[in-house]
Amino acid sequence: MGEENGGGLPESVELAWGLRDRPGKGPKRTLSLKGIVEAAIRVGAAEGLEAVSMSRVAAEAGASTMALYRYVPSKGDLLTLILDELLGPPPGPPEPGTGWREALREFAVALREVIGRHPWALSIPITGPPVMPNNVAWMEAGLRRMRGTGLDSGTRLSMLTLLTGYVRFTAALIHDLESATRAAGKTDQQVAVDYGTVLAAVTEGGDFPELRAIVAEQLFTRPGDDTPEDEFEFGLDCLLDGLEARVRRAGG
Amino acid sequence: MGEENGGGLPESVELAWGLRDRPGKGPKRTLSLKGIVEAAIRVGAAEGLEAVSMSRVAAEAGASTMALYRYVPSKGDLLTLILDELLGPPPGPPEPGTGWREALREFAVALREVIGRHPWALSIPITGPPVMPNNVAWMEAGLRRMRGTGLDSGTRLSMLTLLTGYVRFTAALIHDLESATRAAGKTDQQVAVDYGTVLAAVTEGGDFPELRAIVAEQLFTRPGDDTPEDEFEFGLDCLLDGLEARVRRAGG
DNA sequence: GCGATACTGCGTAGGGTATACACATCACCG
DNA sequence: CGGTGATGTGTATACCCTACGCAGTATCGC
Repeated sequence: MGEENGGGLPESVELAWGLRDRPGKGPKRTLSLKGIVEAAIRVGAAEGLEAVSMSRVAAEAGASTMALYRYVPSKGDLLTLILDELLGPPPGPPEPGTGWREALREFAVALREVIGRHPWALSIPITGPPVMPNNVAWMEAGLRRMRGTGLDSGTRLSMLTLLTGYVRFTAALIHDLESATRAAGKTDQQVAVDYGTVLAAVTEGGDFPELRAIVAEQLFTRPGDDTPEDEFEFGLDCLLDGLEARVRRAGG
Repeated sequence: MGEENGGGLPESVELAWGLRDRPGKGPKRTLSLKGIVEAAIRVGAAEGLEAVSMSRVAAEAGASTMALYRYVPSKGDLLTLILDELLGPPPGPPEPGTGWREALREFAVALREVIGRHPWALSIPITGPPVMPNNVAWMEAGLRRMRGTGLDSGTRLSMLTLLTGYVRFTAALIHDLESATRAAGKTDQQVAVDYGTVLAAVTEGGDFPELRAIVAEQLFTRPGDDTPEDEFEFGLDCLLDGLEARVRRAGG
């Protein structure tokens, strides 16, 4: 990854914020950072993150592999830039008069949608606290929606981390299961049924009575009226309930 | 990854559960699956997941690279086996008379500790629903601790997924930040201060008033009495509050 | 106007990865 | 005892990232 440079900021951060003085000395540049990131996103969207190699991206951008390194210090930095580009700007403020809970809920759902559009990017590793432009903007937006809670900054920051973390990991879980399903060439329904079968086989021994009961209940083999999105909403509401309890406790 | 075989179970699952008939035809085996997994864990613990390559593991186990493929269908399957080995058996039942909330809390903390002992393994991708032996045992233990809630199986399963997911993703977040800190050769304190500096620089423009206020509050530059573990506890209690609200609502 | 300079894109090369395949060897089964 | 199949190993393929050197080009200082 791009090391510290003189200015104190990591290289990819400066790139993302568009700092970085590029004096016009040599030949004109034929590519652009934005173009490269977009090419990388095209590759990722079409073939998944594992297909995002420097040579593949270079081909997509219409240049040689090594040309990319004139724009990006390393592949890791490119991935970080992809992440922020995909995130995009946060949603605008909620309707006036919206309570903090509903506002936060909207926020989480918006994030879920953004991630849902490019779930392949979820495997890009997080390398530090949020410093990229869009990421910072989302933080700001989230904090603003928590104004009505009356909580101090530290607690609000913790809550925001908790909420975005939840959205992220749930989306990752859903995506992992879906891609595993796709890789096995089955339908969701088929996977659920198979899971029930495996669990049934595995719980035969008499240990695992709880699981055995669930299998016997045919929770997996019945047609699934419980989609992953339902699971997401369940957890989200649960989390918001927890936040609400805290807010009420602090307010009293 | 190991494909389906005749029996219907993925290969790594059969391996983990110790099914798999190995008739004694050829030469005696010089290695063992357990030994290989343990060698891999030694490598991972010492040098991180990225160092866990087939050749490195083979060297650690005292064999050639290709010998491993006589025991494991692919690297992916080896990683899955590592994950379950590290998980180990779940904690025993709580003290008699313990309420469901405290029981679940203990459960989560136990999971956090197990993960905390080998955080490098968190980057191993999840490839499907939980079917490995220890994973299934943890599920069973978790479900049992929710007996007192009086909720139906589906809801309890959702809650368990939520809780274990939370522990996992929080641990991952903490570990990512810590390893980023270590990679940059700084202390936690230094990173926090630097983060404050970056945020200050970035929020200079007048957008981001919320963040600006936080920076001005010196939330980052003050000596950190708020450890990552505190953050973990915060989120955990928040989640349990949410669960409790649901249980109470269902009970009434 | 004219170097000097610095930046451009690119080709090569080196070291890393996973794993398919062929091969000699060994231990059991009939 | 011969056949057979499993074992461990070496080789080969096809990738990956990126350090380095090179030729060409656009600007700056004089």
